[in-house]
Amino acid sequence: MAAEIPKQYDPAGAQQRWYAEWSERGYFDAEPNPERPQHTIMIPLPNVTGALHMGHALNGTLQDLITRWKRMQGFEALWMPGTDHAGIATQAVVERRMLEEEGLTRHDIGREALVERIWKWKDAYEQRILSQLKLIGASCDWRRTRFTLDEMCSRAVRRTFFKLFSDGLIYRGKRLVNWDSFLQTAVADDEVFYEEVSGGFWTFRYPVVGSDETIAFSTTRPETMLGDTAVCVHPSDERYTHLVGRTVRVPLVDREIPIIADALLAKKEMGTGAVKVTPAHDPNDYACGLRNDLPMINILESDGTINENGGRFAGQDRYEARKQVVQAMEELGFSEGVEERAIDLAHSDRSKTPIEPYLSDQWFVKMNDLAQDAIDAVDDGRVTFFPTRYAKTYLDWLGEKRDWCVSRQLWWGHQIPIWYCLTCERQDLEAAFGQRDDVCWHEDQENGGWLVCAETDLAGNELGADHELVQDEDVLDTWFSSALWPHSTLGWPESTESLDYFYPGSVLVTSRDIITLWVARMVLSGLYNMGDIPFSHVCVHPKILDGFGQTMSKSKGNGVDPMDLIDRYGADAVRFTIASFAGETQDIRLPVGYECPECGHVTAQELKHQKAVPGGSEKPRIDCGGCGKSWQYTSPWYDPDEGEPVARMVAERFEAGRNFCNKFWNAARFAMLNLEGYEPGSLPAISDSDGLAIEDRWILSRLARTAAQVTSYLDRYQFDQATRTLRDFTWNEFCDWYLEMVKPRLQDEAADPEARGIAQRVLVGVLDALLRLLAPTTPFIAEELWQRLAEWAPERGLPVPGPVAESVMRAEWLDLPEQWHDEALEARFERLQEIIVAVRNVRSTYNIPRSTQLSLSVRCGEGVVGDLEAVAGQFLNLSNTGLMAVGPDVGQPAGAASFALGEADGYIDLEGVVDREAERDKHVREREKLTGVITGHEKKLANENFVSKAPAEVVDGVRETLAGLREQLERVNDILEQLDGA
RNA sequence: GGGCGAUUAGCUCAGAUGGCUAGAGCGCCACGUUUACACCGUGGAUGUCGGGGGUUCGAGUCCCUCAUCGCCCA
Repeated sequence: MAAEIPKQYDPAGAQQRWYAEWSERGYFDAEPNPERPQHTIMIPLPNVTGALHMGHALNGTLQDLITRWKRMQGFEALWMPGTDHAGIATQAVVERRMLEEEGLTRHDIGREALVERIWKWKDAYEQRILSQLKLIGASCDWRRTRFTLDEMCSRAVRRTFFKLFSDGLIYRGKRLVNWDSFLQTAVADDEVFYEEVSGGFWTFRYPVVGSDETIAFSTTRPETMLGDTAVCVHPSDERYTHLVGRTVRVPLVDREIPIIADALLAKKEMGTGAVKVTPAHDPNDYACGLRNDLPMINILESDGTINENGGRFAGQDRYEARKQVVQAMEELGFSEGVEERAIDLAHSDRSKTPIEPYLSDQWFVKMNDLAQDAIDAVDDGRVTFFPTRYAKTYLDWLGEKRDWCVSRQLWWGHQIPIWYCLTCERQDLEAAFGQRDDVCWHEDQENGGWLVCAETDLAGNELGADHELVQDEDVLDTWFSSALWPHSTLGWPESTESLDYFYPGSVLVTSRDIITLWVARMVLSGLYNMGDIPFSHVCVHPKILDGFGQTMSKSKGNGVDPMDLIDRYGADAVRFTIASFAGETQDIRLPVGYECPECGHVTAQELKHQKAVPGGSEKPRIDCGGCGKSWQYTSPWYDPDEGEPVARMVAERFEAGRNFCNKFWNAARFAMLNLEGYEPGSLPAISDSDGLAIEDRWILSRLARTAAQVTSYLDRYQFDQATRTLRDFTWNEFCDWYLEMVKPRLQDEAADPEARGIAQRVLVGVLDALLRLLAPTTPFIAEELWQRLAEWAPERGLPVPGPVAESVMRAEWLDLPEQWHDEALEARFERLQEIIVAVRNVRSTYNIPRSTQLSLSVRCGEGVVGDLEAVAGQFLNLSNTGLMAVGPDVGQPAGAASFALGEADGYIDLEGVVDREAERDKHVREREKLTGVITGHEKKLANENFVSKAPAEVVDGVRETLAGLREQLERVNDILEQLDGA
């Protein structure tokens, strides 16, 4: 006897029980196995900056869904987990916190101490992130968990850098970077945001040398005049033609610079038409400087103060210098005034301070050939994007083939494995390293001396006491190590069994914003290191937005912790809901609210709730829209005070998933309450109408169709369609119709035991099938029910029952015979459904309680009579209606409510109750509607062009529909006639 | 400035390759505790498919254009 089955599904219990069980039994582990095909997913490594939000939950859910599904299909499916050190992001978080809490900067504590602190941070968040993934149900092979700075990944980084360096694909050069002078580091383009600030637009003049003329230009950053190396005009600007080729004197630094013509930089209609050129401090000027071979003068120290090139302004902060420069120019009479202006200024996302374009030494990877190989891989279809349009993003970006700047002025990361030696000669290097194949060197063309690259750290004294080797201080761009993720995690550069078996991977699941940053780089480094693509599919899923349409991000404070929602709705519900959102076009808007801990009222989140941070010792509070009391609430910024009641975050949209799980739970519960005496056994052939009831044949047909559809949707990564299909089948077909129809055979005292046996087998078979279909999406409830069902039905399955798998994770994916899908039968069944709905409609219209039995007569063609008589019992069962008469000659009783369907019309005797006028109105409206549609169809068929040009099957289809509509209209007319006559 | 996407019922979204009498969930209205489920059942209402052109026998679906919103790249 099975244990009591509760009326509601308890997600927390199932989650805890089954996750531990699966894990202990090693179901998540993947090992090279020549007997099976392999399926590999590499997690888009979350960075250890902070906890996961719903975006990650979506990403993880989809990967888990695919992995579980592939496992059931017989693949050796590996889902490789791990985290990313996320260089600047993590360092910045730790630095900011240190400054806020202790007033310390990284320079106060030094490199080693800072890195140690960051490792601690990493340990804490890695732990948190991995446990979040586990709570979602992620079936990763946790034994293989990697971190981009761990030993295995670091080896791959070293080998790759070394390889690139020896192949001549790495070089050092000057480059204008986005300089964060607060954090004193370069930040990447995508770490820069623009914000309007109020500023000035000054106009100044420079005196032309050897003449009385001056030339006027405008600027928003006067201090950069200290670094000007030219004044530029448009070549066709006649105002200045005579000046091109002459020079001006920069007053404050007394430098003579040329007036040049450059059509790309100067615009005649802008301002005075002339612009100053500061190649070292402006991206456009920099490009102009390169084109015109201008000197590049850096005027800034790394902390944002003016350096010695600024003459008497040296040592001043850039903003102070701006004031002083303006004043000095005014005093010299070279100022034309200033205009107030809003300026769209670049800010560092890390420190929120303004960015300075800054010229510095950086390391680059030459992209030409690498990028081309990655382009080819997509062009020739070795790598495919789903949806396909994202290939364009990838190709466009790679097509620019811009060299990849891989150095970062940080302390957290893979230190660049380059050692400088300024004093040695080639022969010194050869003597020291000539025998080693893990060291190579090039001459430093730009700065003199030698660049030595080593795969393993050098001590620095290899060249003896005379020559010091000093390692570059910078670290590598985070993306350099994550680009190697698909092969570094499997052991490359070692040649391991895992690498051999699991590489190349199958699909990368990610969102569109890192197609260029990461996807493209994985492809090119996979091709470079492995000679093969890292994955053949790229599945790009939507982004999760908050209720205001903003993308969810750690820095905005609008992140929703999936744990809160899992707590509230259960992991299965969250997974199911989130998968049902994952379509091809639409981003996912997720409005949230805060639930009052006292009255339960949900107050919608507003922007101010996202932004609020504790002021002093007070935590922000929210006013409940229901009872008006105020509460602390969940926030990604801080934890509420201990013991304080908290308004927790809820998101109504997840109720859909929760309700679905509960519905399914209860369907299974119903089955189990009716399995007394279940015996496994083969079913009569599905085409056998004697052995199987019509509802059995119908549900099996629908099941076969559903399974095939779900499989094909998953094949195309259309998770929304797949879950929709599953929901519709489960709820609208299995629960609403099949379970209702099978009840008499299961529950009636008088039921035929043999019929009951067959009903049980079909019921168990379909339920078993549904458990398999749902297992990848809602694994916990599927397992819970799988195990409970096994107590009743240890042998089951379709088409032939067998001993049940020890876990739904070990069950086979559903693959039913195509012949089970019987369209004709489904059409007949639909007719039955329509009649039942029509009867219920009558009952509802006249407000007749269910307990009152109705009498139905149906007028229909001979072909339908048999079907209806066969299911007469179902009319009684589903609508408490007796089928009194059926056939072509059935007449309409006098006081009847009636309905007209395509192939049948029905009359329900309601003498004394029926409202003739209402009946009339209903049918007149029906007639009008039908007439309209019929006219439309007739017009179509009357159109010569349509008949001759449209495909025959379409034309036939219209003819058929029209015939049906006319028949239906006729019936409506009959009914009206009789109503009028009566 | 270039690219990509969105605009369909009150809300959130489906509607491969044009054939539709335009659907779902939530919400709404009415009824209902029938021993799977009130996280439920039954029935019902709700749309000039952003505007304007075009292609086509036929356009929510394809093309052009305008508007609004979002993202990516410069």
